[in-house]
Amino acid sequence: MPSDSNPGPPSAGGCLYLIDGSSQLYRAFHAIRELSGPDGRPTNAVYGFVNMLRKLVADHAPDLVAAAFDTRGPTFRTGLDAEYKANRPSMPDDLAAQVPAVHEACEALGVPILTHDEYEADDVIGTLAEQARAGGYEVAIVTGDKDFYQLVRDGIRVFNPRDEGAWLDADGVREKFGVAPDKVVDVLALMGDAVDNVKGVPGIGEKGARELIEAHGSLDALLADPAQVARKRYRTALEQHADEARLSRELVRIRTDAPVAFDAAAFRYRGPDAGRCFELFSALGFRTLIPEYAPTVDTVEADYGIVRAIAEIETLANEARASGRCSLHVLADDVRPRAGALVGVAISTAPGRGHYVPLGHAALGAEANLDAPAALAALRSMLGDPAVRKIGHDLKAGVMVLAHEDVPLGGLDLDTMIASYLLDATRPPHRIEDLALEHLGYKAMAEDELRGRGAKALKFGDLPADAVVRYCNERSDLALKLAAPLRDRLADEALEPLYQELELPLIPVLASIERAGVRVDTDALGRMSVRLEAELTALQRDIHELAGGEFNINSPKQLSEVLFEKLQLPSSRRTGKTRVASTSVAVLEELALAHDLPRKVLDWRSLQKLKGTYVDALPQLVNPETGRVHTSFNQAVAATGRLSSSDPNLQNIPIRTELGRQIRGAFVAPPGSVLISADYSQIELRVLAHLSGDDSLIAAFRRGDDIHDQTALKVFGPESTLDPHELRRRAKIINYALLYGKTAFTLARDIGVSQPAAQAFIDAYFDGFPGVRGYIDATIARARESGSVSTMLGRRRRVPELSSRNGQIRAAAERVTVNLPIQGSAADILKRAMIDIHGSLPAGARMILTVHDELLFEVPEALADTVAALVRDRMEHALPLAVPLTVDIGIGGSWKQAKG
DNA sequence: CGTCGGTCGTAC
DNA sequence: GACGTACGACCGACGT
Repeated sequence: MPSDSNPGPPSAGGCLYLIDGSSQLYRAFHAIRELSGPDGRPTNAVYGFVNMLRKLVADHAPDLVAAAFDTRGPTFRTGLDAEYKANRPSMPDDLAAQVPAVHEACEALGVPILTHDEYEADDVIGTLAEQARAGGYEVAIVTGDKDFYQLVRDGIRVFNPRDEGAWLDADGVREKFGVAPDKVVDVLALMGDAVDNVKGVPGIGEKGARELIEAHGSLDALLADPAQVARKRYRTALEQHADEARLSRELVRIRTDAPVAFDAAAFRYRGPDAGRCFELFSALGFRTLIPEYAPTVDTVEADYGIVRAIAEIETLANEARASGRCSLHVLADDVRPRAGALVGVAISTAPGRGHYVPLGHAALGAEANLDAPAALAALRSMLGDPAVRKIGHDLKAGVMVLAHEDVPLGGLDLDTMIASYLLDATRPPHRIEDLALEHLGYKAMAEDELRGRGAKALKFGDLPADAVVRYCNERSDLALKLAAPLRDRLADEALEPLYQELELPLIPVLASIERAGVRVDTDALGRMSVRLEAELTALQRDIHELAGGEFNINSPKQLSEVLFEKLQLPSSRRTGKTRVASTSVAVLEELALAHDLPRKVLDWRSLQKLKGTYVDALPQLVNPETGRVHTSFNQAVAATGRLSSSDPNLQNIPIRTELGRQIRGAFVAPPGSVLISADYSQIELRVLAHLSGDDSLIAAFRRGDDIHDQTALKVFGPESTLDPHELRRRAKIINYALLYGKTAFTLARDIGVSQPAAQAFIDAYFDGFPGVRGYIDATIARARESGSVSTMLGRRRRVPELSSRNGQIRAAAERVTVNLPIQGSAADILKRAMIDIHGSLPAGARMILTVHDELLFEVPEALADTVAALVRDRMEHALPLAVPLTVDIGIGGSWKQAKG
């Protein structure tokens, strides 16, 4: 909203917004990072332009609106001066490719577009602005271009969408540009415009031009009597270049007599054409915008109801049995493992239908909760029946909530969340409402819509029942409706085996792990917390003393002030986005050589991190019912096919420092049981050996050589005089550097050698393992060709950025491409092993964690050796590779001991 | 007062 | 600018 100090948007009578389309197009193109649509074409300019338009019409509610665009080719100005715009680089290909879509978007959003073959957009705008003003309209010219200042007068203002509130009337132009609107042309004529190749008067720039016009009134006055100019340089320039000045003035003057006619009816803003927007934005992949324009399907057709009696459940279950399949949505107020809080279950036995079984509502109006034990008993055999195939979105969540009620869910068939993940892993979250929109053109009720967001979110059980019934039935129904198209697409893309044989059977395994949980010794963590608190207090005191005052050590901003301003230590790097002086480990390590404070900050940070993230956090996450920590595994997040863990994340429990290992010591087995840790040894390097087929790498693994020693030999030669341990350490870094596409720059920093030396190591590595070089090149080439890259089991990731013209984006895509088959195939292997082991574990033994290349089991002591042998066998033979897979196994009372 | 982007740090 | 994949704590700017 405009403040008192500016004139604000025109509001009297009708207001006309004339958008300078061409300048806004360029701005959008440069302001938005490279984006690409589903088909790989660039979309950033369209996206930026669309957002600008949407904001404009939303904020200003124009009565009339239009956007003018330049066309290619000569205009009348080229007739005045053949050199006009001659130097201008032609529009970048990536932008030119987007122009048709921008025009289409403009019209779809209800903004008519204007072009003219002989006049530029400026002239079209100028002419229409004058005509509209004469017709009594208030005119706003939407542009970032100062050339338009010349058009400003009563009833015509300039508005720059970049700085909201910047409405310029004549006073505004005077303030901003230094002269009144009617003198703008004269100033521009003097200063010229390098981009458009308007010569102006050489030697006179923006400042000089403004001063001259201010002092002498006008260009004509100056040219009529140049002798009056005091500064000799300007005087002679004016004398010699009077004709250029006059020509420039004609070039920069925006015409108000172009052959166009203002047509109020045609410009009347009637809002967007939702269908056109939906189609266009879907094609462009503008996911955040699509929902707003999605067609809403007539919901009267849906047959959604609430189940009122146990007898109806029997009928429902029989229908499901008869059709051999059903979809379901299990509604719970807390989806965390072991939380319970079942609110209701919706079941769909045919598309368009939904039957909601209410179980845990606080108030249900005229209806009543069904007796939960009786209702669940009635559902039990059907839900557990493997012959009734179950369809749902995030089936694991349903499995978990039902398992808490002691109801098994059998016959898992199609999980629409996982199917969506396999089809395109790079774009979580895989929400059912997004899938409904994409595949069914249906706008579903979102969870946020129903419950509110964040802290204000209400519990399902406390909401009005009819809304919840509708929401839950809809989710169940949508899963059923989505099953067919998703199944088809999985089959089309050859992802069916990966789904059926890996991801689907993994669901119950993950549910089982989550339900099992891990025992945590909260007393031990409590003692650590007290100890750490004391150490932190002492460190904080030292740090504040060294800094000569108190400050928040956790604040990078305050810390950098202390280090680089107060103590005047040299700042070496800045952070990426905000350009703040970096206080990262690398920087502090370096500063630690010169001052005591940085070292103490490092220690403080490390302690603070471990205490805050693990020592103090873990006990709070212990489930009071089980006395254990139950993490959630997400099967549809990581783009490589890995699992992720959250609430708490048990996949980043420290191990490198002694303190970190102590935290692992707090993960314990109950009395009478032990923990068994089973780690794949160098699984990613073995996968690399297999995929690349490199002879020396394969031979080394087959001989059982230490692979890092072998790499050291290849890279540093047999005669290196360095300590063998140091050689191995460096070789290890080099080995892993390869997997992540590390550059010589970072490798040099990590192993403490010069950049050329690091490059020499990389070259030596590829000379020593030529198959690896060939594999990497071939993988990138193939991925560029096909647009995607895959793992051993056919998991695919799209990498359209491999064709980016931006070198940095392309290089990043290449690293992703190299990494995916390695990290992803390792994930495939571990998942395979988990499924195999889960089916064979003896009673009493349970799998309790998975950490990318490690599995953790809790096993009665008597079974330890049996289970260890079983686990080793299944892990080592999960998938056949060209090299052996080896597993390190440890057994102990705690995770720390088992890894020892 | 809550949300969100940025930075940092832990794991494999 | 420079190492792939995650999750999460904390700060501080910003908006309600």
